[in-house]
Formats: sequence, C-alpha cells, structure tokens
Amino acid sequence: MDTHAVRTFVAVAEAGQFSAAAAELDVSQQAVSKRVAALEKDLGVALFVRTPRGADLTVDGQAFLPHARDLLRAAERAAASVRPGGQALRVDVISRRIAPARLLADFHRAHPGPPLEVVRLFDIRAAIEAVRDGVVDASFRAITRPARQLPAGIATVRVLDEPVQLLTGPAHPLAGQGSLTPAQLAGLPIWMPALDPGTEWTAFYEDLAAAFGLSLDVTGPDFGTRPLLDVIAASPDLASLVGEQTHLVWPADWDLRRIPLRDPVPVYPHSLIWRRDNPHPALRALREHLAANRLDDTSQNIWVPEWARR
Amino acid sequence: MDTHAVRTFVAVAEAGQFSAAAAELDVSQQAVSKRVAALEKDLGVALFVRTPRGADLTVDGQAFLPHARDLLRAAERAAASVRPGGQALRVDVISRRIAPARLLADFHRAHPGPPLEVVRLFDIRAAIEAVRDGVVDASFRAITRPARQLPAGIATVRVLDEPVQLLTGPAHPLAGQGSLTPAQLAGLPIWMPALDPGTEWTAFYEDLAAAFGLSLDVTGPDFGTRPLLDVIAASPDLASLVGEQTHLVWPADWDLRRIPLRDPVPVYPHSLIWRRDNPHPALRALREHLAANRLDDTSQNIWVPEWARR
DNA sequence: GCGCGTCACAACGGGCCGTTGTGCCGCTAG
DNA sequence: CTAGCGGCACAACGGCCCGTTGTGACGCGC
Repeated sequence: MDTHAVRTFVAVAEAGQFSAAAAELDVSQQAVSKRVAALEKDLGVALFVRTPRGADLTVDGQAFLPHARDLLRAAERAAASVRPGGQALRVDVISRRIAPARLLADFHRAHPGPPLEVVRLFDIRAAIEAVRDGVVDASFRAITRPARQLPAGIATVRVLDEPVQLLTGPAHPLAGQGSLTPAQLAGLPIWMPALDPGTEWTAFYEDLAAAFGLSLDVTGPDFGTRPLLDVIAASPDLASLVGEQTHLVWPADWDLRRIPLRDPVPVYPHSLIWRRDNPHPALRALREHLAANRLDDTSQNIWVPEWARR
Repeated sequence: MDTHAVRTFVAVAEAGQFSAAAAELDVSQQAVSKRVAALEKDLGVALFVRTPRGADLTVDGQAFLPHARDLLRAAERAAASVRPGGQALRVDVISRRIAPARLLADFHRAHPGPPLEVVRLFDIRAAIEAVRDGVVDASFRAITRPARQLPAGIATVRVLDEPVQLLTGPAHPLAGQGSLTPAQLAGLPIWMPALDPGTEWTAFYEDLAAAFGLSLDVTGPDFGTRPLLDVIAASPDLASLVGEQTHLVWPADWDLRRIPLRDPVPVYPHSLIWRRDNPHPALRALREHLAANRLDDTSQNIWVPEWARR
C-alpha cells in the first residue's frame, strides 16, 4: 500500500468518478483505474461499484475512507516533521526518562498547540553546535564552561537542580537507610556502565565521585537500563546513582531502593540552552513555562561540581 | 513516500544498521540502502549518519521516527478496516447528521474499545440484505414491513422515536409560532428535495403528508443540506421537515426556526436491525447500550405511519 | 597490515507504472 | 430503434524504478 494509491482512492471517492479524479490528479483515467484496481487487489476487497455514471463506494470503501484520510494526514505530518523551517519545536535532552523530558511533557500538556519534537544528541558540545546551527531550537544540558566561552548569541539559564539518589538492591548493606550523606558513600562501589567518556554528565559523576571519595566503576558495556537494574537488584555490594525524577520501572519483586542524599544534596544542574535570535514562538512559551514552574528548594545545602558554581 | 520505504527506515532505525535491517526485511543490504536514500531524497534531509559500525539517526531522523511509526500504524489500521472478519463493528445509518449517528457516538464514548465503522446504504431493502449477508453488523432504519416478512434470522427492535419539526426561515408566516399541530400545516408547501423515491424515509414523509394534508414538494435535485437551508432561510413560504435531533448548522444571520409539532407528535421510528447469529461482542454491547438509554416520552400523543403501528 | 564488517556505487534484468488506443456498457435524444 | 456520448476496463508498448549481484571505499581491531 503506498500513498499514491491511497491518495488516488480518496480523490475518486470525493469526485465520485474515475475520470474527474484523473483530471484532478493530472494523470490519465486508465492510470487511476489501474491504481484503484491494484489497491483493491492489495486489500482483497472491492472499494467501488462501477456504474455508468461514475463510481460509488462499497461498504468496504466507506469503511476504508476515513482510515485512508488518516493515513494521508499521517504522511503529511511525517513530511512536515523534517521540512526545513517546520513549525515544530525541536528540543534536545540527555535522555527521555529523566527530569528534562518531564519538564517537556508538562510543557506540552500546558501548551498542546505547537508540535514538540524531542531528540537526543551526544553531549553538551554537540548540543551547543546544534543550537548554534539551528538544527535544534533548545537543549537541556549541564553547562560545563563559563558563559563567555559559549558561542556568541547563545543564551543559557539554569532551570532545574535535580537531587541525585543512591539506588541499591535489597541485599545491599545500605538498603535500609532512610537517607544518607554523600560522605557516607566513601569507598563504596558505584556502578554506572552507561557513562560515555568526555560527556558532561560523565564529568558530573566523576566530579561527584572525586569530591566524596566514591569508587566509580564504569566497566562493562551499556546494555540499557533493564540489565543495569537487574544486576543492581541482585548484587549485595553494587549500587548506582540516579536523578530523583528519573523514570525507572522494575518488577515488584526486585525490591530496589532509592535512597535520598543530604548534607549536602548533590544536584544535577540542568540548564536550558537556546539561540537568542531564534524567533520560534513556542521557544518563548517554553522559557516562560520553565521560569514560572521553577521549584528548587533553595533552603537546602546543595553540592554541584566546581564548574557549575557561580 | 510509500510505506515500503518508511517501513525500511523504521527497521534500520531499530536495528541500528542497514544490513541487519536488510536481513530482517529479507532483502539485500543494497536494496535497503537505496530505499533509504530515495526516502532521504524525497524528504530532502539526511535521516542517518553512516558510520563504520552501522547507522545513527540524525536529528531529522529522530524527529521523523515517531511520525514514521504513526504512518505505519495508520496503514495497519486502514488495512484492518477492510480485512474480512475484522473486529470493527459496522453499522449502517440513513445519514451521519441524524439521530442514530448520535446514538452511535454516545455508544462509542461509553465503549471506546471496539472500533466503529459507520456506513450508509441506500434504503431499508439494501440494509436488510447487507445485514443478512454479513456485510454490515447492524443498521438503524425504519421498518416498513411486518416482522414475518423479514428474512429468517433477522431481528429488529424499535430504539428511538424521533419527533419531527418544522423548519422555516424568518419570513415564513409560521416563523413566530412556539409550536404547531400537524393539522395546522395542511396545504402548506413543504420542500424536501432530498427524498429518493422508493426509500423508507420517503415513504415516511409521504405518509405523513397524506395523513395531514401537507403539500410535499420534492422537485429539484439534491445539492446537499447547505443549499437547502439557504433556500428555506430566504423563502417567505417554503418550509421543510427535520428530525428533532438532526444536526444542522447555519450562519447566525440566516435566522432559521425549528418549530416543534404537537397533538399528535409525528415521530420517525428508528429501529435497530441485526442478525441473530452475529456473535460480535460489540453488537451485544450496542444493543444493551441502546436498551439502557431509551428515553421516549410515552405520555405523548404520537403519530407514526400505519406500517409502524403494532 | 590484513581481515572483517560496514555502507555505497555500478551494471543488469524484470516488472510495475503510466500512456495511447480500443472496446463494452448504459443512458438519452432524436 | 439507433446513434451518440460519457463512463470505466482491457491491451500493447515504452520508460523507469526496483531489487539483485558484483565490487569498491572506509574504519576498526587483531
């Protein structure tokens, strides 16, 4: 089934006859006849009853018609999604399961109008280039360099400080703790196999480990979150670190624990990055939405890497 | 853009490399390469960055992917809508803008699960044949013959008595009336150009006209409701008849009037028709929904054609 | 440096697609 | 009754697109 045939079918259904549809589509009547015949053969049912005055939809044709229109709309949306200068707002996030993705989902609920396209770039460097080049409209990242080292015209604002938590299985010695200080984790093996070297998030966790003497273990390939959770759940000594808002699901009997850290609270500093001269209306709406919905607990004693201190 | 290319794109995106996708689709790697290249050319953007270890989605590719999946789902639904023995419930109605269509919309809201397909057949005769042959699962029609003349195995139940109203423009002599009796309409020109001869709804209006001495005018071709409303709105003497629940919209300044009829209330008797041995679960649900939601005012003095009296 | 795995380019054959030409059918006017 | 007309389908033909096989370029790892 291809969109040509479906478009032809819709044209015939609307025109009520093959030849008028052919004129509208600027092909011969015979071509329309063949396209429709091919579609009917493909679907295995007759879509029209041919009459001396045109063509009427069969019951199957009537049932198919709205779905055919859906299909064409979907094709149009798909094409529009990559059309240069498209109206969708493209935003880069580190991961679809962590806090910025939630902020975006909130924003989309609050402003359902403009289409939103969420993409993933490799790291802060790629994100800044993409924003500069207009490939994406905005990016949620942790900024590792001072503002003066950013390309001209690029603006950033810290939008969310997300607390980091310890993730353990039930057999881990710290599993029963209601909360912990980062200092209590000194020497503890922390397994984070998904850390790509050179990225800003790896820099964050490396700095965190260095500041509090954690033993960061990045060995092993990244097979995704599910195998990671599997290992953590079963291990009596391995633990991991996750953002407080990171969306994780696991079978109930794995019994994983998320333990908050306090005094200080290590927070991952998410910033929004955008180009000042980007006129996209939804970008302004996004910035206003984020500004209006900031809910950091500034009373807390927090820790961020040295590069994120002002 | 055809579904083959889109399906290939999704396969490559999921597999992460062209050759694996080729194996999965059971075509050569070169064919996959060409399909993707053609799609990229068609869209005007690169969807993948080719690497020595496979292919990574570009930002455009990431944006396109969910729309591509939508497109394939739409294609699948479209194909399923005409698959013999499909799970959708097919129901015939006289018109999409009158009462039974509303009943169906209510039912669909109450039972969003099973897909519903609304089709239009010509008249009660075609509807009974379609129900008998399994082409549709049910039909909303006025039954013009006694039950014993129906084919064996066909069941019917009266589900809605819909009052008929007078429709006039503001200049019509009766425009100011709050309600009227059918007898008051005697001799009045009633224009209903959409009445196809031989159909059960034409029989209804002809019987109504004969019973109360209306002057039914069916001249002129049917150009649709909009031109009809246009003429009625501007005419100082033409009026028309419409079902109480018929969905009509017109520009505010046309100022059309819908005038209820009383003593007796002429009602159009909608029945549901189905085949007793049709095992479709949604058909049972529909019948139960209709039985539970009957709201006829039996206290009223109603009029129906002779063939609809029990 | 060599082998391996990746994807792209080239050449070829078949089939599908659209075109023109033609036939059949039902309606309608004379 | 017949001729004309408007509607769609079938047939033949040419071009092009599609998929295949064969080959090359490129990066990585042993």
